[in-house]
Amino acid sequence: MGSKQRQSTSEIAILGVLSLHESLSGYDIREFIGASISHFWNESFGQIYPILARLKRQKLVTVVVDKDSSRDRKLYSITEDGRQKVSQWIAEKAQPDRPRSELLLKVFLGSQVHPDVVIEHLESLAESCAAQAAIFQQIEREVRRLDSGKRTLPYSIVSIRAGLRLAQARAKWAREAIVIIRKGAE
Amino acid sequence: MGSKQRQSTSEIAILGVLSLHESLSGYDIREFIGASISHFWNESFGQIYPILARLKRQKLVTVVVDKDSSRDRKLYSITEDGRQKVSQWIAEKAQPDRPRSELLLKVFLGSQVHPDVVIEHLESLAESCAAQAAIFQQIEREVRRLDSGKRTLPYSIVSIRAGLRLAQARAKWAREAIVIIRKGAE
DNA sequence: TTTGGCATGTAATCCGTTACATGATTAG
DNA sequence: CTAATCATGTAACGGATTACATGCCAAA
Repeated sequence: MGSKQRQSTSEIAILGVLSLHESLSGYDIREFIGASISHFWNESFGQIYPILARLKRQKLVTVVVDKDSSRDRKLYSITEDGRQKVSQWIAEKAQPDRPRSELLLKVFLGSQVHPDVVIEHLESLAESCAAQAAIFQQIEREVRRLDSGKRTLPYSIVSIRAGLRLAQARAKWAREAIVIIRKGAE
Repeated sequence: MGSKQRQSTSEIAILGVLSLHESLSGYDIREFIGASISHFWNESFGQIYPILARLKRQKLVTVVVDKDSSRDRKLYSITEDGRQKVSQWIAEKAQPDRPRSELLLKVFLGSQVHPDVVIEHLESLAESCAAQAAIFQQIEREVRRLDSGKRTLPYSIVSIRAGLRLAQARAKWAREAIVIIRKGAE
């Protein structure tokens, strides 16, 4: 029967990015991901280019070579079939993410080292998360200003605030963790 | 020219688990991970057994075959060298984690589908995170009761509370996200 | 007696990053 | 002129899950 093996999440992600734009090059896709969703999703060139070729073979995207540009640019656009794949996938239940955190592992194993070692990790985390949170708030303001009126706005805002809330929670946790560990070390 | 290629994080994780115990079998290691740190770390048997063999070759662990047990059990114990590796690694700066969240991606692409589709995802997330948070609180109480006095206690507590704080933050975010999206859809 | 849990391992496969390879354009 | 950025791709490698393969023991 059909040669339709299931789409990988990376394929869907790239297709999804394409669904938000008229047309993009592989390079553009990487740029866009880095600038907008890198706090919860990433794709490298090593994935992007081969995937783009596959999507083309499956007619989920089309390509045209850019004429206006001085450079060698292949501009990809999503097809109707591609759009359907995307909206179908969005409606499916999300796979639970299996996170991996080196930092948490270090903290969990903390009894093996001097408490100060762990506390230093936590202090630097609290700091960097607070800084990150500030950046997310900055970005939110920027996006509200620039994308005002676009129908994608609420989804952008909500994605940014996911990063914000996470950073805040991490900072809060780090600070409370320091207190608990100090008490335990007495 | 020692044959010392750098340790992978999975190797360190397994070594770290071993550092908290007298001796464990591969099966025990999987069990322990599943019961205590699965919310931020996981290892499958496909990793554990080959890694255990490698660690043995590097003299970071020793093995004895269990006699008391009726079953075929190889009990692994960490060596002094192994302990050093662990504490050395803990002290190093943690690599930032690169998270990947299907759910966030679905939300980010939400403009491609009917708002209700995304809102349903968010409602179910808010629910499951609230439930998870309650479980973490339950576990915290249990661990305080059972591990009271152990020097690993504060590190266990803090790890559990990382899960708790994260679940709470996610639930909070999901609820606020629903409001934002509903407003945007008017 | 048969199902589920204990127990160890290997092989296939997939996924993803990094490194490699190449080259044009543009800004300093 | 030369370094950074734009631009596309392939190859090597490593890491991790899943499936496969095997078998014993205990409880229902």
